[in-house]
Amino acid sequence: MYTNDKIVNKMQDTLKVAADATRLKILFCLLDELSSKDNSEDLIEKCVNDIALQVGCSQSLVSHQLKVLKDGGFVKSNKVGTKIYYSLKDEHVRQIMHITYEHVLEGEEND
Amino acid sequence: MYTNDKIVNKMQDTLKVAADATRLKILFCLLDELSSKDNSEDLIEKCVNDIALQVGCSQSLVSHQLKVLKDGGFVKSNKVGTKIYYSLKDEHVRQIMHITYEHVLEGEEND
DNA sequence: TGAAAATATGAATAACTGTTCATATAATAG
DNA sequence: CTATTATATGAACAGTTATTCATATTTTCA
Repeated sequence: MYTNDKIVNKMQDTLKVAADATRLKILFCLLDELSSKDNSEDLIEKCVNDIALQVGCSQSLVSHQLKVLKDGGFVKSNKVGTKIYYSLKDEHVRQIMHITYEHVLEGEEND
Repeated sequence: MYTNDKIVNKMQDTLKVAADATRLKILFCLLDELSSKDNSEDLIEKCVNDIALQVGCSQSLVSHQLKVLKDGGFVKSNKVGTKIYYSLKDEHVRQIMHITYEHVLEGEEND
């Protein structure tokens, strides 16, 4: 792992994107298959309004945060008519969430 | 991955700890073996002043940020006399850094 | 005991960020 | 063209946070 200031700064930016409860909820929303399918490897696509409903935030806030997530390379979008479908961008996003999740769970033990 | 608000908030807190250039530099400093050993699996321990010198920050700042890192479960400490040696806490820390690093490198391609 | 070394702490400030509200843009259907 | 639906945008405010500076605490050693 070779590092310099430029890379550290980009890592900071990337992690900042993930370090927010609202954005994490959006990511979980795109990760989980609420569609009652088990272990689906399919790409989950949801439009802004559905995400807002499921996450419980305003449309405006979700739109703002989706922009942040997209700029940070966490999600991609797919326009169909007037709707815009968002989905997780790649495996790194899943991995970061998974490891952070495990880190948090292990921390629970020491309470 | 079962989630609720409490877990999401803890994930937010954890990621916030990592999402800072100074703290990332400290972590890299504890990760890299500047001690010219290859592929060492040994635990790297460094005291506050050495970290401050290698990272290029004031002692005060490093101390402040080490506290944040410790509270967040990223590093542990080991007191010997008047010195306090810090080291990475567990494998999750390495993993988070590694995946974020790769995410950033892949992002470089699209410039 | 007192000086020196290593680290921690607290206050203060400047910069950043999440959220809300109101409004704008874009696409579709009638 | 107009109304409607879906999404984006911009300004503004409140709350948070990284950094610095000065000082306190702790341990060792002479």
